Amino acid sequence: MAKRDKDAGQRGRANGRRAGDRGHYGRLSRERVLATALELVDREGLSALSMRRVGAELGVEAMALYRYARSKDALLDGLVEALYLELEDDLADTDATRVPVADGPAWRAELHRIAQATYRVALAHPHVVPLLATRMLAVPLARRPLAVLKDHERVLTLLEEQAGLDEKGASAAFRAFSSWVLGYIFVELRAMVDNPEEPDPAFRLGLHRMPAQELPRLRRTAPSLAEHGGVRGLAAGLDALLDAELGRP
Amino acid sequence: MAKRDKDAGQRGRANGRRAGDRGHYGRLSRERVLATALELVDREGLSALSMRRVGAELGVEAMALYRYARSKDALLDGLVEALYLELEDDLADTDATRVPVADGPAWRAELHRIAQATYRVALAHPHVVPLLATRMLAVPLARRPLAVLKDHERVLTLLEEQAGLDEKGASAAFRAFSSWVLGYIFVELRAMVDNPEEPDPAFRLGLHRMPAQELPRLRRTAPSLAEHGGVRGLAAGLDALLDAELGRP
DNA sequence: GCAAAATATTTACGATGTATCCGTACATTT
DNA sequence: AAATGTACGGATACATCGTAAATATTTTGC
Repeated sequence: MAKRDKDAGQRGRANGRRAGDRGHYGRLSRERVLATALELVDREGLSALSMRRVGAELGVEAMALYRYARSKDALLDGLVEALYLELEDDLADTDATRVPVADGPAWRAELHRIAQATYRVALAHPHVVPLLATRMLAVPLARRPLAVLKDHERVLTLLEEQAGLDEKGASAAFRAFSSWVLGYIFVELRAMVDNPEEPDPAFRLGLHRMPAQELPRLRRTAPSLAEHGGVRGLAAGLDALLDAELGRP
Repeated sequence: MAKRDKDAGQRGRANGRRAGDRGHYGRLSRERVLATALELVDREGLSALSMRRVGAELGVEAMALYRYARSKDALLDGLVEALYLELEDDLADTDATRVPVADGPAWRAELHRIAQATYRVALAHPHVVPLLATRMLAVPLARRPLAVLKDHERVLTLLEEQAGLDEKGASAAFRAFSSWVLGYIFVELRAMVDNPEEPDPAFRLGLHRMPAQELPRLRRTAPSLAEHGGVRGLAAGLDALLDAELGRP
């Protein structure tokens, strides 16, 4: 893709912008469009994302975006891509906080590092996370953004090359890894608080709305349920799954 | 559309239906609306779901639906509810195929039964599954459909009452259980096939679209990755997680 | 049979995704 | 420097969407 602009050579010189008068910010670009869309979604949620809105944010008509995303769905895929690009950065950053990693082989630690980076990036953009479900169901593997595929490749390589699994085993482990990380993130992001103002925990959770007769346990346990498992919980489950998938460390 | 007959006479006693000519089926009801919406989504996907469309399907104007769902979002929540109601039925059905359950305490088998029933119901309505992510992020616990909460209650009760966990422990186990089941279903539903017509597996997956240089492993492993883990995989991971969360059986 | 309540229709509005056509400013060639 | 091709963004238009408000119709209770 992106194969037509032959020159691309410098196009306005350096920055002497002055086109139409629309752009205090110079020309559009896929990066600029995606960054703006991501910002908007982070700020106001997925439902605020419309072509016109993103256009406005960029000082441009909605139709101008179609040069950089062939449809709104493509824009959504772009958001997913942006997320995975951020993940790549995060992983390249060697300083990235690496939290509680049980000892064991290097590939295991690396899987934890990936899982935790994914967790961090996802929590940083909660409104984008639903797209991880939606778009992955809509877009077949081979058509997913490159950044997504590179992430898959990275995990697969660890499993096949370093953990020494064969194709079958690596596939199973890969599925388990993805399922756990994704599911964990979703559950962590589920809305729990009903009324953030309220100081009393029970009211904050809106427990008074739940029929006490039928849901005694849930009512009692809800406050504890509302807490986050954090990276600890993520790591614990991952270890459990890896142990089962490949034998203990 | 269809607005000609003014007569509309009385619309039938008992069942001698004959109203307007809209309703071969009598009055609207929440159940009818949800069932129709679910059918439509199963048949044509989430994007085909619009108030007007559901209305048309029922021989009714779009606005008529608003008596049974206060907004489109509420309708979506209704679909989630419908899914969980089906799950309840499935679980009540003692004949429901209970597949490979490791031996161990009864509550463990029961958790497997719930997981597998959830899996079955979800795979039966793949287009609805994204809503499990979307709506759960949008609707706080206390406002979720009763059927959803009853499912939570059921799992929690098993963990606290039968497995003997305290609140903290049960919460952690509950989160692990939900994460795994949900994540597993999502990964299982991810689109893999690019071109269903194609007989050759590699082409069917559209592997020729993926850059070979950067993704050698993924290309090689994709066919195996495209296979389903099925209930076996679901059960295996669940056992691993439960072992870790409560000690081996 | 009739008033009251429940249910469905009409009409209307603003927002959305996107197809199509048009202008314009720059890059390259002459 | 003038001409020209082309990438880029704007303008306009349309079908569809969710839904508020007012209206019409049917059902129900007495």
